[in-house]
Amino acid sequence: MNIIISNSSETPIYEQIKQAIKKAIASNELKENEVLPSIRNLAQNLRISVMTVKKSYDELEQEGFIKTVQGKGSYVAPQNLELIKEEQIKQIEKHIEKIVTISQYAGIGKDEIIELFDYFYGEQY
Amino acid sequence: MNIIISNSSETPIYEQIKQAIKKAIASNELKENEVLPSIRNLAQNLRISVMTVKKSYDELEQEGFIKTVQGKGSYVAPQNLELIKEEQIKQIEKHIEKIVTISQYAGIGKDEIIELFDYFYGEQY
DNA sequence: CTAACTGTTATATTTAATATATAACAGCAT
DNA sequence: ATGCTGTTATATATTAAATATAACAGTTAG
Repeated sequence: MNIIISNSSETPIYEQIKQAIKKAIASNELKENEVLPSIRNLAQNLRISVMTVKKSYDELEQEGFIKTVQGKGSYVAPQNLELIKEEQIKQIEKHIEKIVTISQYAGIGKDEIIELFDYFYGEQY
Repeated sequence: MNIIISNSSETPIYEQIKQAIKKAIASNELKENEVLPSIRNLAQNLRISVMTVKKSYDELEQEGFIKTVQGKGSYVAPQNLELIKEEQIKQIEKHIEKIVTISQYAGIGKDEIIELFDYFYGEQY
């Protein structure tokens, strides 16, 4: 798994780690019951504190994405693909809500948005 | 102009004020050269510090949305409707980019997104 | 059992962003 | 002159984020 963190980003490091792991699970790069990097190892690789990684893992566990066993390590929780997909859709919905709000008070038409959307969607291929 | 700020929001107060004013300008509620509330007055109404409001106004001026004259007050800068619309579109683009990224690694199809979009867009009427 | 990994807990500290309070200063207008 | 405007400087408080360190505890391979 390839986690890249930015020191200067406005999003906290522990949040960047969380997102990277969720993304890896969502894209099936990390499969069910697969072992995650140990917090000590990941901290060393990213050159950050163990506590920062632990915070990420703690929250991921609380949200149901991983399971941690003392002495063994952390694993991708089973049956969470649906969980993640739901969360991703919720995230998408939030973005859409903001887009609709902005477009309305700024007088930007739906057509214009759809054009932008087509543009960005097509660009990826 | 109706500015509502939340003390418990994750977005800073000065940022909430900036967004509210930008929104008011974008929706033409505040017109070109119109006077904004004085920083002292707004601070009193919102029951926050003068310095917090000043920070909002300073950044709004730096971004070209308003003009401030010592002793007189702050005014909506002229010819900024286009400026704002551009900024709004940039914001929308950022949201779209995130949506596309998420949908790609999470295996959510374009159709599904369009459906969500139609739903949220239609809901507003 | 021991060594070398895992995670856990507690404590102390640092840094930066946010927000406040206060006061003195300066410009504008009636 | 009075009473509005904004400006500047200083000091302070609070909180989130991140770090460092050390001692503790579970797991596993040899």
